Amino acid sequence: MNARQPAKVSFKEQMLQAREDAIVLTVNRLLAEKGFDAMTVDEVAASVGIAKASLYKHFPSKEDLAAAAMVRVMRRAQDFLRSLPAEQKPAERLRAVARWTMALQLAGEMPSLPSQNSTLRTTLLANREYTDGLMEVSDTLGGWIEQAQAEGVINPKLPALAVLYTLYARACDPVLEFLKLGAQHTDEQIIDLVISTCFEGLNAR
Amino acid sequence: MNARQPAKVSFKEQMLQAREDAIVLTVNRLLAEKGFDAMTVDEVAASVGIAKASLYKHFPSKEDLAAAAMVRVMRRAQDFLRSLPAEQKPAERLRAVARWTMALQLAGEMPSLPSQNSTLRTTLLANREYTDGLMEVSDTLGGWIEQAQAEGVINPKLPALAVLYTLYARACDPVLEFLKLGAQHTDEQIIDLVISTCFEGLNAR
DNA sequence: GTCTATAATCAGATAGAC
DNA sequence: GTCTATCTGATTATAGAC
Repeated sequence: MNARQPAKVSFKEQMLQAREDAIVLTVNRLLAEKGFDAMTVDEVAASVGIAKASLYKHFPSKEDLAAAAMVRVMRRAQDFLRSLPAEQKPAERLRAVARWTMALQLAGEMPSLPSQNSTLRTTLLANREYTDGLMEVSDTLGGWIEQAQAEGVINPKLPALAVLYTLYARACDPVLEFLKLGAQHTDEQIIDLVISTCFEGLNAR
Repeated sequence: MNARQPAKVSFKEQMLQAREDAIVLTVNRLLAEKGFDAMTVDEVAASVGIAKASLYKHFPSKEDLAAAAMVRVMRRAQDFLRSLPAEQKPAERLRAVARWTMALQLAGEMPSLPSQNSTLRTTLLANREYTDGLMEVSDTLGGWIEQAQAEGVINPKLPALAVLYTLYARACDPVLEFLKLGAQHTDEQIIDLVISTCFEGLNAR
């Protein structure tokens, strides 16, 4: 069911879609709060307010629940990339993207997965919506990175892939959580700090 | 049982200590490989080559197993900090420490814990050896950071705590694993890359 | 202290009525 | 599709013999 398709949807189907949206939203939040392993299906069902068996009518496994949340965040990322103004320079876009992911994390909306979990990896890599989205995002960012390097703004000596991975890693950087727990800075200040260390580094200039 | 105490240890006690060392070593490796949740006590016992019940004679719980591994890595960190030559400048020491933690991660010896697990946090914070070690390391690094900022090498506008957290976060940066999976670079090159992005940033200079 | 065998619990998934 | 009740397997932890 794709939101872009013109609708001839019955009331029943709308209710169904709304419920699935509620499920994915809850899963997204729980994944951000506690991570995949600590999140239980019972918890999801209770939080949504339906029985666990009903959940399994919508999604065949816990892994698929997580995958749905990842697809959602990937879609949001694609939408954000497309929303950036055409006149913005590549380097500024990259900063904007980093900012956006960090804000998402501080808002408790960045789902976090264990990179080692094999069954989860399998499910995710089997999900075309996810892999396609990831590839589009990576291609887009990769293009901007190379442009920014050609302009001499991003360090041209760094492999573009290393820059891309670094941006991805900053999206789930634990430094954000640490600084938030310290309660010494506003969310805005925290993001500014991490953006600065990410692009300008720890060294003085 | 502390290694620094002069010994009047019987042969039996030596055997016991050796076995506990083997256990902690195994736990350390498994924690680095799969993380706390995915590591099972059965697995640890099998890998060490003893029965699970025997394991529980040495360590009262899975959390205590992990804590022992964390204490070990903290001791190694303290030893490394002390080993740095006296003539080295603070900023160079910080780089050396970051290098050391990254090498540890690439070698599969950096135990990784879920930051959210509450029972684990409780056990860890109740462990004086761990908390004392963490405080000593933080104090030492914090001092170096402030000196390096006073010398104008590390950016003085950054809060020292933010710099400290950033260094801690780089010790378990997923970028290292990503780049290693790509198989395009040697471990040495990967570390150089991440050290560079950490201290000099992504931007060109 | 080490072992085998087992308890106890928890979580993912399903059966079957409505 | 939704529910209650249940199954199944995995995992932490322990009992009790030696």
